[in-house]
Amino acid sequence: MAKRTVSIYDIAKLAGVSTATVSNVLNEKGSYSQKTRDLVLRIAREQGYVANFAAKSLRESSTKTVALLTPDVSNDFFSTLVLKVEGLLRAAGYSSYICNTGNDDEREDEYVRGLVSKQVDGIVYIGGTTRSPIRAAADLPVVHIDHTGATGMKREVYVGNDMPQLSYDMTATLFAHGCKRVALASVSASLYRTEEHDQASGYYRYLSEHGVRMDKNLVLEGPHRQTSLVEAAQLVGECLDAGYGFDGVVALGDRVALGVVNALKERGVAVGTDVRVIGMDDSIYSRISSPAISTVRRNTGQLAEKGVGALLALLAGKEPAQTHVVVPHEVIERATTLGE
Amino acid sequence: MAKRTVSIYDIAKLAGVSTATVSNVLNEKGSYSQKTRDLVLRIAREQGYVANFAAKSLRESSTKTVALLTPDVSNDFFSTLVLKVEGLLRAAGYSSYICNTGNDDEREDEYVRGLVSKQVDGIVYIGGTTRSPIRAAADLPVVHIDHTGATGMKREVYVGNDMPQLSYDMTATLFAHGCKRVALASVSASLYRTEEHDQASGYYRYLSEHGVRMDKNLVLEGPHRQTSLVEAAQLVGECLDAGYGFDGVVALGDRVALGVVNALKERGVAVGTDVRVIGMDDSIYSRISSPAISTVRRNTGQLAEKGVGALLALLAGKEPAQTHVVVPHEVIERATTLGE
DNA sequence: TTGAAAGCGATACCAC
DNA sequence: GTGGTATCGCTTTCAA
Repeated sequence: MAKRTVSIYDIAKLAGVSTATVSNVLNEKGSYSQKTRDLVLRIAREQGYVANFAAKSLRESSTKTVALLTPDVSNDFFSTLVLKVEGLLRAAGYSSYICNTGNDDEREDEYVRGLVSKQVDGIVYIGGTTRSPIRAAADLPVVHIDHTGATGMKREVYVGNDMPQLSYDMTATLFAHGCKRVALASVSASLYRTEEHDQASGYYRYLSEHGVRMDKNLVLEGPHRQTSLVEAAQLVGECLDAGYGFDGVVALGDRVALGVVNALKERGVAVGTDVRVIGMDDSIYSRISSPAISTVRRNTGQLAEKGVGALLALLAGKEPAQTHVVVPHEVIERATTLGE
Repeated sequence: MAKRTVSIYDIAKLAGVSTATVSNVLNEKGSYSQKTRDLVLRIAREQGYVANFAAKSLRESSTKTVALLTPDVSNDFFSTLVLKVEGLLRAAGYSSYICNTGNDDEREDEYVRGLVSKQVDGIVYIGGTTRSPIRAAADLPVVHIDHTGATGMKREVYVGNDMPQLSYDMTATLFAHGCKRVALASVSASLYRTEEHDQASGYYRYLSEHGVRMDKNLVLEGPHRQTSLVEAAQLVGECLDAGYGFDGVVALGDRVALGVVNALKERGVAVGTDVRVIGMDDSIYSRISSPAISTVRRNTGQLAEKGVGALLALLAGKEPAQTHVVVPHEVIERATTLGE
């Protein structure tokens, strides 16, 4: 019974009209009589006709497909963005390829090569810092959401938070609570994050603007050889063992923050009063923790909306309103800074 | 400078050969002299030739593309599977579409319709319980990973854990620690899970096999109107307030388990000794918690491997070794059952 | 309102 | 070893 796939040609024959007419009816283009319309549609339905997108794409050189390139979908921050971006794109009639680059330039390169071959209409980078050079090859519309590493192309838009300001605000929050010695904790998550420098720069700026002497011993940076959680806990442990005290921690990432909180709890430190901690991303990690961790909401909803909006504009051949969109962030204070 | 995309025809012209020869060289098929080979390849490289997959697909009616249908990629269990499945498929030369069904039959239906039109070579369901009828329409190879809801088709394979046995083992673990009154906690996560009945059935079976009277008051099921965490905490609270005691909890999901643990901690119950708790999935939730939550590892690596293996077999036109693959699970005991 | 036919880019059969 | 050409399914002029 498995009859070959039914084409526009089959329908034309059955309806006694030409393929041109069938195409017109199916796409609601051109003109045709009500009668032919009904006939064609009925037959199409009866035959279970499904347009062959490969043919359509070939003809129109547009696939209604875009690619989502992210370091690792299993990271909750990225997967949330992927979910939202995919949803918005679907609503606009686009399908999404999912590509896990591992933040590896070479792998990204292979992906992009294949995607260009598969004729994607556009690319969305979600997180990471890849810097694949081939990107320049195709002049596809490209949108970067929370992603650094692109080289100057024509049709691209950057969407993200103001990371320097974000770490500045984190630092300010702690000082506002009376902290005097604030540490910076990060596992060099270059694997998942925008450039380390950019991220931390607000911390340094705050210190210098407020005449606070920067203490190198309070800058805790791990190589990210283990999970952020474990590594962060270790860094805190080492710091304390070395005799360097602090009463506040700016943790670049909620996972890091959770590691810090756990390490402090283990040593009997009263988190939220003796030492205040703030993380970033408003992820499940900060919400699950007890005490609940203060954090910074980065607004994935807006990141996705602005990103997709820009991409759709590019795809429509329009000039996007801005090439650099900054999405506002928001400090969420919880127990680790409020105490209790 | 933006020259139109270069085709096989351009190369043929530049090399002074026919498109047939170019195609042969590029695909390492047929025969050609070393000389033409080098010439063609050089020109192709110089011109930055990229095969047009739309054309190739149209001709060969194969897109080297599959679709991943999952309720929600932002769920960490699913996103982990998506990551692994995508990786394995990529290694085999396939691209993956990502589709978030929201576990909604109707939306799934729309997806599948579109995917068939886009000529995907196969479909992988990852989690959920969708039961879209259209699936029967196309006779694509389909693999179900941790997914129930399919109707009998020819070319499909199921890969998953033995869920009834899994909940049986969870229950057994608690009784082995001396628990006498074991509750069952679940938020009817039909949104994310295989059929509730299947999942919980091991709990009931254990009880009946061991002559333990089933107490309805200890079956805590929420409607999943809130996050699992909150809802689970509430269910536990209500149960205790109503005066029904228990010394063990089988939680269908780590999120549920975490909610249970939190609720118990808040009431000053010694989790791991007074009341033992076991969750399921070996997710971040169970590992983050303190006390660490005992759980069941479902083996996402094998789920992905078996699933992709089966799909590749189907795609190659082979008969898969089995149509129902069961991946072993493993109880991981941590503080909430071991105590301290 | 309708249709004939060209063409999108690649493959492969079959001559030469 | 190499090339002409039909073909995949669809859209789109241009005539009728």
